[in-house]
Amino acid sequence: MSQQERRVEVSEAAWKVIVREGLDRTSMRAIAGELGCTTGVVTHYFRNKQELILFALDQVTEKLKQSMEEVADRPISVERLVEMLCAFLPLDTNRQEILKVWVAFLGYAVGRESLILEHQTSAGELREVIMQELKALKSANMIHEDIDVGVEANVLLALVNGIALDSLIQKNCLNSEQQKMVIQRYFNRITT
Amino acid sequence: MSQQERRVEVSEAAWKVIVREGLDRTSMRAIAGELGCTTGVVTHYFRNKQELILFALDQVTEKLKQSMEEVADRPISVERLVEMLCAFLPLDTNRQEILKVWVAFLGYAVGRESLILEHQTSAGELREVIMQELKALKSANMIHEDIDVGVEANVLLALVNGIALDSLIQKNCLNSEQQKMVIQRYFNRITT
DNA sequence: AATTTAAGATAACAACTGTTATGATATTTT
DNA sequence: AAAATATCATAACAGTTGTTATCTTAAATT
Repeated sequence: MSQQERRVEVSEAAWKVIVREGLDRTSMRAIAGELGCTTGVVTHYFRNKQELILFALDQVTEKLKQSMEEVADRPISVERLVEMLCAFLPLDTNRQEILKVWVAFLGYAVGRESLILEHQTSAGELREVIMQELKALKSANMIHEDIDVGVEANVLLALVNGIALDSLIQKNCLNSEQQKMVIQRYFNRITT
Repeated sequence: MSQQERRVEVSEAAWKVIVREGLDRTSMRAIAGELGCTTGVVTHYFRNKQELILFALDQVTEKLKQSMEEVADRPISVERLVEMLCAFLPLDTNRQEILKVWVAFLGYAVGRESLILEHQTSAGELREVIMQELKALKSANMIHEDIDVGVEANVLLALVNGIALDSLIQKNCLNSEQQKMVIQRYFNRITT
């Protein structure tokens, strides 16, 4: 097993502790315990906790980008963009875990300017992907030509993030079908 | 100064520390320092830290409900509902602070089932207010009669929450006018 | 085969945490 | 005025934290 793979294993152990116990209770010892090892492993693969935290946060963005690009082979269409956006929705336990870890890191970033910048960087990358998709749809005359792809990318991401949060904080939250329907429905306004 | 007012003062000091340093660094001593007092004050007005945290979290919901009900004297209309929803948007520094504290608590709730329930309770109350408004608009034939007020309430809250988050995590986020425009625009689909 | 490096365990460190008890004033109640 | 209570300061407590150094053993390199 390579060193990078082992780092991912440590990071995944950290994820489990975060989801189960909360980020502020995710200590080096708790992560090591989740791995079935001692803190010697954690300190060997990460210079310090901040580096581990940053790595685990980057893993969130990586997984999201990976989920989004799984539909890259499909032809350009509104349906493809809808499916890309659905990568952010908590439609299965895997994406529910990603969501929880992401929210934990988001709250953790409040009061930490460097972490806020980290979020802005990764969020900006995701925005770029959505913008590219919107531009392609516009070139293919599949959406109205007077649409501001920058603004719409923000709105689409806001919508999926909001729907994802809804599943955490609302007792009567939208079910999977309703979540997808809301995204689908959004395009009725901008499709030709 | 009443005991309740003093508790609010302690809670406000906690808010400032949360925004400036992060929730996990908001210790009893840091709150006392922000107040210019010692921990004796904090422990005198709150049995323990959990009680203080819960109180500070309730203050978030209280401020949001208060902002929403500031437009209660206006006649029922789509514009009134739009203004109520804008209470969630970070349009001024006051609401930006509320947003940050809310996000901090949200992340803190991951891995703490009781705090998740607390969020769900308050989010449910806000949902009820939106639903009441939608029902009234429906009775007045100002929005289409075939829309599901329950679902639409979730979508509207998801949208405003998503837009609020956008202001935190996007470098190229929507400006104030664009934020309001997006909410306004949403009603084009459901108004008669 | 000898040497070097990687992997991981163990333990100790100072700093920080929430909690609690106690003491000192000030305010209120009787 | 006396007693009681509220307010706040101070200090000590045990537990937890990240970090660091040292040790052992396994793997890789020479």
